[in-house]
Amino acid sequence: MNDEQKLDRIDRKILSILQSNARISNQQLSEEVGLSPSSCLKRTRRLEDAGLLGPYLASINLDSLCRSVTVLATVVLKDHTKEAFIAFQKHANSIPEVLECYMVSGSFDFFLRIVAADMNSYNHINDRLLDSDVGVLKVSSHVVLNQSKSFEGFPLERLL
Amino acid sequence: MNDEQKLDRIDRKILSILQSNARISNQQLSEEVGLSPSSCLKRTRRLEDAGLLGPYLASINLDSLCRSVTVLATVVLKDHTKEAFIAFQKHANSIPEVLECYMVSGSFDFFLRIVAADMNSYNHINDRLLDSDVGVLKVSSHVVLNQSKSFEGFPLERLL
DNA sequence: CTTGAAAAATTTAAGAA
DNA sequence: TTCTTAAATTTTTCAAG
Repeated sequence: MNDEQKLDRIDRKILSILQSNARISNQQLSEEVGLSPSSCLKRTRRLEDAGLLGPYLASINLDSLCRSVTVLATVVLKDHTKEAFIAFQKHANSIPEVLECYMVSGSFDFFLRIVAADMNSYNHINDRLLDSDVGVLKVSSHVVLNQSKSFEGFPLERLL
Repeated sequence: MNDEQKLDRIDRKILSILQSNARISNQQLSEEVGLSPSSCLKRTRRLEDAGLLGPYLASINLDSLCRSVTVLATVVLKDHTKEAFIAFQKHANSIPEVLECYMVSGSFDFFLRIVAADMNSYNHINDRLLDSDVGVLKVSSHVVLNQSKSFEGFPLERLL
């Protein structure tokens, strides 16, 4: 079933390049990794089929498009049972404005990244997170004033 | 200089589609938004040139590629001067494993998302963040146990 | 696993509306 | 701004090494 861990230097290079330039043509990609276009394409497809690569996302400059409020929220649950964790995740994930949901160790149970049209809108989301049946003890909201570094891919050279 | 705010329904649709499917062909994109391929391409280029669209990123399944540790860290600075904030951001941004850096209001000054090969590696990064000349009072590290929702684009229909 | 060539499809620029 | 047309480029397949 599991045919992974066959990543050679070229596969890594493909992943690394596509990570930050997903619209590169296969032809140019093949040049940069030193393969023929057809071989390169085959490798890319294999990586995709193995679930290692994709989906492909376009970044958009939200601030230039519209006003919005980004909030990073820490969440503590009342009960630390498996069921409580699952129930909260399901609820949080169902809210479109919740962009990311991390379960963490330490003094909080979850970190959420939330984007809303304005503070009033965020308030509604905050209320939903505190709905009685979700088991939330506390939500601390931290409004983002400034983002000095945005995600642009993992540092594979440090990780692989 | 500034020729924005001319986004019509079609521009929004283009942004919305590309956000979650950056490798769609221009031909298919044009069908979905109801334009000819050339008109559609022209709009996409205009959005790119206006800085509203791009770069294009490929997601990769890091967990399937290798073991790694993701940590969400909250940071409090010693001094809350403008210079101190700038100095810290510059330092944090220079660390490849720091994927994102948010300046926030509330009980913390910054949130960082950090990915490291292992705990030992994270320790080094933590040490660097605490370097005496950076002005950090406290770093609280929260190891990610589980990510139940990953970023897949902004909910434009809620924001625009 | 690779190459290289051919066929299919797409991108892109130019001209007309 | 849009579309149509046509050329240039790219993707994709496939036979062969």
